[in-house]
Amino acid sequence: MLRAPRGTNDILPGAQFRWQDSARWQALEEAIRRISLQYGYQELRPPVFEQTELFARGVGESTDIVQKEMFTLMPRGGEGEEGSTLTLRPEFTAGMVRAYIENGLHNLPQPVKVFTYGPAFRAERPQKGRFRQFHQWDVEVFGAQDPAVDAEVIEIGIALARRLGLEGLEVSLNSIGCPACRPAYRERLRAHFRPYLSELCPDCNRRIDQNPLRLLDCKVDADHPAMRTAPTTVEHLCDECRQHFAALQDHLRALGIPYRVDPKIVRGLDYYTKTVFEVLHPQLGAQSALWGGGRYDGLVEHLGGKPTPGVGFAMGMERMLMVLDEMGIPLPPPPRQDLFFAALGEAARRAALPVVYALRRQGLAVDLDYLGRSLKAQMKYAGRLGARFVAILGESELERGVVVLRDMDQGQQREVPLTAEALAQALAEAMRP
RNA sequence: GUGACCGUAGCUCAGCUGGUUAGAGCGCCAGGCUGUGGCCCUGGAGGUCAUGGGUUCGAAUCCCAUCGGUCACCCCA
Repeated sequence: MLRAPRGTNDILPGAQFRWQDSARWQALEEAIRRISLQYGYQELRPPVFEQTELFARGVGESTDIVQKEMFTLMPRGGEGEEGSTLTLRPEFTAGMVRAYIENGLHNLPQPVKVFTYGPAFRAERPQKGRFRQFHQWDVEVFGAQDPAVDAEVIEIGIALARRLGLEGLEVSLNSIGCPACRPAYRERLRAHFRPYLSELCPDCNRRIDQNPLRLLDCKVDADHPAMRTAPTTVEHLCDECRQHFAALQDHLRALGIPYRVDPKIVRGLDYYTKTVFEVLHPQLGAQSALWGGGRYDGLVEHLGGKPTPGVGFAMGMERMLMVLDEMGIPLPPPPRQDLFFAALGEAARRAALPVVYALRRQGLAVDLDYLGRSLKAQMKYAGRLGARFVAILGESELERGVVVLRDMDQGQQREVPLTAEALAQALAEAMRP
């Protein structure tokens, strides 16, 4: 049997599918759109694939994502054609930045606040909360260095979670400095760890040259004595970065968002400067980060744009839906069917069809039976659909030009003339509180 | 890429130390109620017991391999 590719998921109709229920996805997407627009963010949809080079340069050559997790497409099925391959996006920021530069969005009113959501792809081994195709809500702000903006992008995620009814989030925060202070810090880290290299894991030995900050979040050597005595980023920030970090914390306190400073979070993407953060929920298992992000003041320039500060985050939609499901938190249900038209027999159905379509053209959610089933079966089906009313049209009603209109919630029914106008009016009356 | 555990109806699972035609609940379809949903009762459809090989008189059950899944490591949303 043909199966969905490893690490992908079907989004299906039906509450029994838990976090894969398409109604729950629609509710989350709706919440995302609403809160984004409410906070002044506009939608920017970049393509799902980009030139490979964008991710190599934007995410960072030394990252795991670029080195071993990208789905790179073979152009026209052929090998070769070096240098111009396409890659399914492994994250959103690089494409958002590319679109900002390419379309001259620095000419828009500043700062430029954009959001998007959709699938991203990483060739990882799947496990709970981690997939090869996964979905993110992405938020980015270009052109503002004010730490109040860092606070805003942290707050908007919290606000969404709160609006959905999710409690128990843990915000971790750190500052990893900027080109002014990080080089000196990096050297200090190298000097600190170099005497212990023989005792550290192979990855750390590699990282000390390429990206010494990553030594700090190494799980293998977490208990090594050198880790506890390691210099922290926040102790070595330049004045500007220190002030920025302090101001951000002031804002978070003012917003009533509890957080803790965690010197160990450095993030796996190369482009971050100053602020980095993650938001965790303990219910989730090993992949406990619901979302994460930070500031990337050098990235726009690095990708060929004018020097432009930026800050943003990406939230894992599967992870959000899984936590909501495990916490038993309901989401707004989709609108129910207004009317199910139960026509008995061929003549009745011929008479019913024009009425059904007329009601649909008026915008009512109306459905009918196509399997020629008994009234009982049609009633049962209408009940499963959650239809608010059922219109019953049998021989005797057809002769008299009426339908029996049954209120499925109240269990009451009455006769109504067999016209779209009469039915629409009867439904409007009955649904008025 | 590494490790552990697991593959029996659409779903959740039972099937004892190998022993006739492989079961249940839910779901689906139909009937009980020849025109009225939810509750109840009855019946039906639906399975190459993941696949291939081996051991055996006999394998869903034991062994091996392959494929797939889950969880964890690494890393991340």
